[in-house]
Amino acid sequence: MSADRPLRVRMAPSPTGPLHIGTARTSLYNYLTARHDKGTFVLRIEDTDIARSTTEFERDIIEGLHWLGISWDEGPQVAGGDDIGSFGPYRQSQRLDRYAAEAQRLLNAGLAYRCYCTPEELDAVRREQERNHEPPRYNGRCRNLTAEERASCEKEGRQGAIRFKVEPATVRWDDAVRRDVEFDNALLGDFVIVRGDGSPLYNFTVVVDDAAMQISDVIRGEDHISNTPKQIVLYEALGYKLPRFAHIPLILNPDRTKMSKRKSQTSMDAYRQQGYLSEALVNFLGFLGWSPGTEEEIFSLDELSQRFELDKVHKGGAIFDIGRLDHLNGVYIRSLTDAQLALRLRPFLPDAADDATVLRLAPLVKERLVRLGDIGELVAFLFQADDAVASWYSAELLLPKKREGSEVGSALTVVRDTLSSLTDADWSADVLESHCRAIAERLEWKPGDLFKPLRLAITGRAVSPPLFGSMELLGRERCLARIDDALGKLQRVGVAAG
RNA sequence: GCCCCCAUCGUCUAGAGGCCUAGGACGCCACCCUUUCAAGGUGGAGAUCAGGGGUUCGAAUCCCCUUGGGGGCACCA
Repeated sequence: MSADRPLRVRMAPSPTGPLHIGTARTSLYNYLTARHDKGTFVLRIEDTDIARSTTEFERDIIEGLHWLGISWDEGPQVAGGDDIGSFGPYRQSQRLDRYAAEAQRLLNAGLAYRCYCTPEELDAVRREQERNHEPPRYNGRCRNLTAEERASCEKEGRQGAIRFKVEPATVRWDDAVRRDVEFDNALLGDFVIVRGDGSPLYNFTVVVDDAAMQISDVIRGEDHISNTPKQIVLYEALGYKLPRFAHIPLILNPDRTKMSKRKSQTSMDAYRQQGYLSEALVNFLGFLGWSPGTEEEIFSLDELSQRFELDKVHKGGAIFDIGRLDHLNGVYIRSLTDAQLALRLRPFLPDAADDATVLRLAPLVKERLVRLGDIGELVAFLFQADDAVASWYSAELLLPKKREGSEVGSALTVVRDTLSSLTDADWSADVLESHCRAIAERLEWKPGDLFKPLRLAITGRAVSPPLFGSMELLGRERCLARIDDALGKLQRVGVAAG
């Protein structure tokens, strides 16, 4: 934070794609910094690239951030909606007149000039430089055109882009993460700030807007570090006060390259749809590149806000380790009450599941879920027809090791007959378990040997939520029917004694 | 090709000259618990702190070089 002015940070996503994990993390760091130091968090939509920007993407970004629990004090609150805050508008497409005015100011001051070079000409220069092992930069051909030359270019119909005059000097800044960074801007060359068609470019608009919105701290990804010298030079030319910069490390693919759609799942919404909890994502993202310096590792958004400090952010990039996210997600799922879990599970369950059932389901699956979306497979047996469930396993699977089909058949028959004498009111996990254990004991079977075929009959799978709780949920009628199905299966294959 | 940045277990990290024969967590292995699977408990393997030079009584921690990796070099953002 700059001690001499109020802390104002900003996130400036461009709506050219769905909310990216990296954008979410940078937003989080900005949000945490603002909350930690009682500052203001601004959201600005950088939609100057009209060809690729859409309101659908803007909506995805805004909703995704809200879902994570990240809120902003100024900016659009809903896609396409009105802005909140007194430094607006907060969409760059609505600020074009300001950029034009500032560009004109630079032109008038002789700090920028029109350049009439064509893309082909620029390309040729660049290739030439590469051949000579020189840094690629604009050669300044249009920098000192005479009035006549200028007029003749315009007469030819050439559209003039506006270039900023870069004077050779060493630029340096004290980065909150990287400390002292310096750069020789003789390597820069005069860069374009406004296209030939009059539309402004990123490096120019960020500076104009960050200054106009009185941003005190620019916190962004390390991939922007080489834009910083250009921006600093613009700040100075325009007479703006410099913000403090903080370049945070990138999130990496497993191969240590910048996280990308090709190699990783990068859209936030995809994680949400798989059933990752926002709490887990926030905790996970917070620790990718930062740690409190202690051995604590479970932090809520509020706790992160209290503890987060920019100076503790690492310099090196961090791999997005999905295994770690999975672990954290499990931790957060287990920390939920049954009612909370039921509520979150709702969207992942079929409509046939009534609220009471979902609530009773919660404790059965809580310790077994990595993602909420895993619920489907776990409890499919509850929502599928009996014959469908029976089709999931073969008769052979019903046999525990060293048990004949005939034995299993008669054991299941005993179970069936015993349980059928129970009333619906008695049909509870505890009662069922004690009956089944008694049967196993009478038969002199290991309980597990009896539970295995029973589990298969009831759930259709060898792995399931706890057997008796599952039976309680399924209900007397359907349980008995499924045991009958299993018995029938044994008989049909001829492994049952009849 | 040019510029910039980074570097502790496979991964996320603790570590800001002596507390480090490098700690925690995830993952992995074993055992315990146990009706399956999980969850939980206990223990274990796993990093000569990228390598090499310095500085220092003493370096994972400071300096230099090398190597490796990454990011950026647009009339994209």
